[in-house]
Amino acid sequence: MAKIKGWNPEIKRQKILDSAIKILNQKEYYKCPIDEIAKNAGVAKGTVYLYFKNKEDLHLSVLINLIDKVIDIAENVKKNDSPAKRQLFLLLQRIFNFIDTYRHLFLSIRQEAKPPLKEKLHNQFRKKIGELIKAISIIIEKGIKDKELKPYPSVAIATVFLSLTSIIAHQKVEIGKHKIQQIDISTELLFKIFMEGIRR
Amino acid sequence: MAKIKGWNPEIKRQKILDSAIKILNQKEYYKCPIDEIAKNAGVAKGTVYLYFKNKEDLHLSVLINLIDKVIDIAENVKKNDSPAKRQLFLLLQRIFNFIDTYRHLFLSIRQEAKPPLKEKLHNQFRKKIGELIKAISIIIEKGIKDKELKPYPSVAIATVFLSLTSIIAHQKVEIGKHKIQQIDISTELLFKIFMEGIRR
Amino acid sequence: MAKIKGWNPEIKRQKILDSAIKILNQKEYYKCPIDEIAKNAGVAKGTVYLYFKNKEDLHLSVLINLIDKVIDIAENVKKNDSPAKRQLFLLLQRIFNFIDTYRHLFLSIRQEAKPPLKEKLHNQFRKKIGELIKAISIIIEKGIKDKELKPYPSVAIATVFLSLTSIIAHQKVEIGKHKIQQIDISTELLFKIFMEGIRR
Amino acid sequence: MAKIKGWNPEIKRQKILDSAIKILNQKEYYKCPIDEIAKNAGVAKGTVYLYFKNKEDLHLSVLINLIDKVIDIAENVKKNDSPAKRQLFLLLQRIFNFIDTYRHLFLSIRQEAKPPLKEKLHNQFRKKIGELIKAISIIIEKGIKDKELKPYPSVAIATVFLSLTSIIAHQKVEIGKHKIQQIDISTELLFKIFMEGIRR
DNA sequence: TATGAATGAGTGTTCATTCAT
DNA sequence: GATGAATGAACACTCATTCAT
Repeated sequence: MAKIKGWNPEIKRQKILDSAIKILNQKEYYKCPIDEIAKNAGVAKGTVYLYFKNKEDLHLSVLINLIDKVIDIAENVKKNDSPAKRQLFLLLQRIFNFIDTYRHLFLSIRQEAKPPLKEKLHNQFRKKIGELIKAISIIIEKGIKDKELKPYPSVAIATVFLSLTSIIAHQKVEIGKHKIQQIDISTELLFKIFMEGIRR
Repeated sequence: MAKIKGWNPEIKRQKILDSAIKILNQKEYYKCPIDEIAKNAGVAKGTVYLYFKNKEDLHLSVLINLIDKVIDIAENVKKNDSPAKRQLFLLLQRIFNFIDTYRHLFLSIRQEAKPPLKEKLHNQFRKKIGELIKAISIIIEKGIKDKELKPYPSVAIATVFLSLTSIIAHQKVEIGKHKIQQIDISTELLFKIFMEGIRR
Repeated sequence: MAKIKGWNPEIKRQKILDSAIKILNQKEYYKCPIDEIAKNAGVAKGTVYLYFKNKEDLHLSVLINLIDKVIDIAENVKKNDSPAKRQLFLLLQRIFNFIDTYRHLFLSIRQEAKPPLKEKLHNQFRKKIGELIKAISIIIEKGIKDKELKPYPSVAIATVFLSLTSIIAHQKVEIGKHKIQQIDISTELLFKIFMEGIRR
Repeated sequence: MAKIKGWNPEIKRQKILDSAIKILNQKEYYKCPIDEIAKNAGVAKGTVYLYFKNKEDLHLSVLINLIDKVIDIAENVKKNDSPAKRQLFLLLQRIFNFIDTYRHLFLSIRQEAKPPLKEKLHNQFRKKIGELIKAISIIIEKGIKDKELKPYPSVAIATVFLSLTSIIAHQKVEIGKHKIQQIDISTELLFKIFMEGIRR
């Protein structure tokens, strides 16, 4: 506390987090040494371990941080009082843009973690994802109530909706980026399918 | 030492490939030492390098192998002469089942996104994905021709369709497996949305 | 901030020393971070460095502190005016009990054997051991003078005597604790051998 | 098997073991990086891990190796058909000389090991120590049978006997080596005390 | 005097890859 | 072609020590 006037652990923690976001978004988890993340944050390797229990913790914290931002997006869209359909379109667009920026990171959601942390960290992560899906499903419920949308289970629909965003992320990576052929899956088309389906 | 009559490099290659499929489907790429894959295939570590350039090559070969099987599924469904809509439903179901079996492997496709990938290997992979999308888009084109489906760009629709299958794979792992709440996204619901949309 | 009246550096030093004794007696030197010792003493890590030059210094100070206590035991026994033989038995028993309590710490004395030890620190340690041996040898000299004991060189006998106590410490840890077989080397047997030998 | 004509895993294992004996005898366990042991053995770090599970395993293997040599000494003395007393004196002398050479190593018997190995490795170690004590106690039993020695429990006496040897080792390190005063505890004196005691 | 954030050298261990046989 | 011993780069993590406050 006495260390630096105005020293704030949250600021340094965020600095490391930001560095981790940047580095982990450039390449695979296993190609991102803690040391590189630390250097990029302008701190020593050991400092990272003052703020994060281990690499796994840092990784999950990064993901939680990102999802928080997506939740913010959803909350903002919810405030807007357009009809649900319009809100969902805005949400799709905004999440898409966001995910597009952090594509690698969103793809890096790994399944493994060292046993002792696995549970605690992963629980936090799952909880965050749950929060996000909840936020989306509230919009959908409104749409159902207003007879805009079919009365499907809102959480399921929210989950599909959320997946649509990552469809785009995947496409971009697997195909778009490598130029086989620029498959044109615009937000508009995707949304149209989501709303009206492809059946004539 | 004396070559066995009928010895076939393809058989040994496939044996290694099968072993790799098994092992890589159990855990992350970075947790699967070549040695384990070799042992499981009943060959020595060095032997793997006679059939595959390196671990990355083996991994991509495994993925290509899998996608080949999905292409087979698509080709089989195509032969069936039901209407496109029915074919797509069958395809969704079958691919889903397939992906479900090789979930870990399909999730590892995301790993491929890393930039410094050897071009040659990756080209093959992209080509395979292209083949698969082509196969699916042929079904869709038929549906459009038969006025079953809206005249959207068939390749784009095929891509969305393909992504739907992996939605399920992801859901299962990230949410289902960890028991937050069994979100029920049945093939039926997903297909219904794909066909009719969620708008009332 | 304002100095507490009666504040005494010796008290804080001893607090740290006591904490170090406790922690270092629980596990190996290399498994005892300074931080843990500091926390346990209720001070900050940096404070330890105000009272001790470094970890090695702290360790040696702990050992010297312990040997001081053993010297106290010897001095106390000396005051008792039983015959030398009786005194030696009492001493064996009491030192044994003491060592038994601080077994881990006494085993860590061996670590000191490493050559590059700072001379100053080590000199103090050796001096302390010398003091202890001196105290014991005085008892032995008395025994020799009183014709209770054979006229062997008293310092040598004192050294052997001291070693007998650590025999027990080692036995307990290496064998007793791991339950091979409870080898029964009672203080009594050991003392009998020391006095009478094993020859019939 | 096909690797090098006459390739023998035991030879290389022993080479590493010999190097470890040398290095671990120079300084503390924690100051002996695997890398240094490997380099000294003329192999790469990784090679050590082909022959030993981990550092702990290597360390205990070294200790077992040494104790084996002490057992050999004991077995050899046993073959000699002098009376037990003479045999014990020879044994004391020879073990002393041996321990003197590997003083540091004998002092390095550590109490800790990583949990999973702890049991297996330590069991082996304890078994070895047990073997050694058994070998010594056979000599003692013979002495008891021949009425040379008092009928004390042979295993306990063997344990005390074994400890006598390390007394010498400790003396040398703690006092002799650092020249406070050369305390002269000759093998002869020690043996005399062991046989006849110090009581007049 | 006291603090505790920051440092970064140090090390055990893994594993893809090579190559002599 | 097949083997598997050998290699050594790479990396996560620890912890004694320093120093600005």
